[in-house]
Amino acid sequence: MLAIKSPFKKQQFEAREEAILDAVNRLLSEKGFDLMTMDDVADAVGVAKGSLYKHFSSKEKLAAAAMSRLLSQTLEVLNNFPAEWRAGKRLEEVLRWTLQHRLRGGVPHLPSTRGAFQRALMLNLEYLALALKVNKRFYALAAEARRGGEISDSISDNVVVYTLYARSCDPTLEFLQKSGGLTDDQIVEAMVQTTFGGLRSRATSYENSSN
Amino acid sequence: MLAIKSPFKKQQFEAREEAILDAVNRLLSEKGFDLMTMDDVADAVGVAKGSLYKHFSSKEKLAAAAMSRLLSQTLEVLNNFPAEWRAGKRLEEVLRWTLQHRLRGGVPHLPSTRGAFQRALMLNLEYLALALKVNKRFYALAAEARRGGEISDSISDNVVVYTLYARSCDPTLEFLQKSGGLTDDQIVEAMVQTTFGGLRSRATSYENSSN
DNA sequence: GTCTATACACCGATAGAC
DNA sequence: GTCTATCGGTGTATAGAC
Repeated sequence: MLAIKSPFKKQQFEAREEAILDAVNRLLSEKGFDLMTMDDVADAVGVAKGSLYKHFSSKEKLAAAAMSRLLSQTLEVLNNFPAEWRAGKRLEEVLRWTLQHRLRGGVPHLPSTRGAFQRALMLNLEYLALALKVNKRFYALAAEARRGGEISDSISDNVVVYTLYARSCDPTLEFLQKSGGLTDDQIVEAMVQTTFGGLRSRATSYENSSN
Repeated sequence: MLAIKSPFKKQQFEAREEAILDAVNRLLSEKGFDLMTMDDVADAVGVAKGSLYKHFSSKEKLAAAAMSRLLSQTLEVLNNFPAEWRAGKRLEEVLRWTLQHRLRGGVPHLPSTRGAFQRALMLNLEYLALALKVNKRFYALAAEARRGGEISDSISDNVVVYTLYARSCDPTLEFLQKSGGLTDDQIVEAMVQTTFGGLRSRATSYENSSN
């Protein structure tokens, strides 16, 4: 971020910054961090590559800013749930929102766990603070949902929270989208149902014998 | 593959090729296709980079060979299930095998849906033939399991099959492994349970009201 | 067949004119 | 602040000696 004098130019500058983050958001979801080049971003926004560096001092900072914006939006969603919703309902709804966000072309919360990007994110203080906040909210909801008997006692909090994160970058979404048989809403519902209800028929007792 | 005269040299050549595929398998699971360089592979095997090209004419062919080997192993697992196992059991067990394979450092079946690698795989005839074979087996098992009442009627075959593929590259596995609270066996069982049984408590009826 | 050395392309980041 | 041009580094693939 640079010092800008005129209020009009400042507004223009910030609008351009939003446009850059929008483009990064889309490119990250399409190609991932490593395959996204600064030329891609510059072309998508319609500015010269060098100009990007007046806004963000590195490719890592640029991508981290886009990820931070996503986390802020997630927190906003969590804060705006109706007060009467129970924890289990909130967990379902935040997953639903995340999947819808991805269907609209957004980045998943997890940009591939391996690779240099994840390490760079962990050195970004703004991102880290937001990620910890979101994480705390998820653990609190998971614990509350278990107390309310809404999620299974035999599944630990870790598994619940990580599973929700993982569903946010689940390639099943893209498969179902490309296979074409389902509408976007049906895809979201199918994934929410398999996440919370599982694949198994609820009628079946399904013994755990080893043969 | 090149023409080799001496039987000893041929054996040596093939042993080296297996070693190369082992290294590629590990590197693909650690860094993914794009971040894995031919230098990495050469260093891991202990040969010069140029020599790799005597075995595989490109990086894509090399990685495709490693993926094909994985699919062959998967087919072998499917073929060696006890005859008395029902379809639902087989689906659970193939997922279990896949997760264990990854915990031992193996490649996931899906090397990130986006990126140039997936496109290259689709042009590789050997890989494509094996992938279609595995896919057919999965669909057949899903249909049989539904007929037997083992998986939910409200979930389409597409969702079942894609979900199983997606679990094979689910980052939940790495999260749980790094968080350290669970043994490898517990991680596998937790993921199999959430896949087939879901997160929700089976006691809860959980109405689908919109508030 | 395996090695070293190198050609060629691409990408992140910077310099300098305007 | 935005542009064009370029540097430095890295990666795939190949050439040529042995």
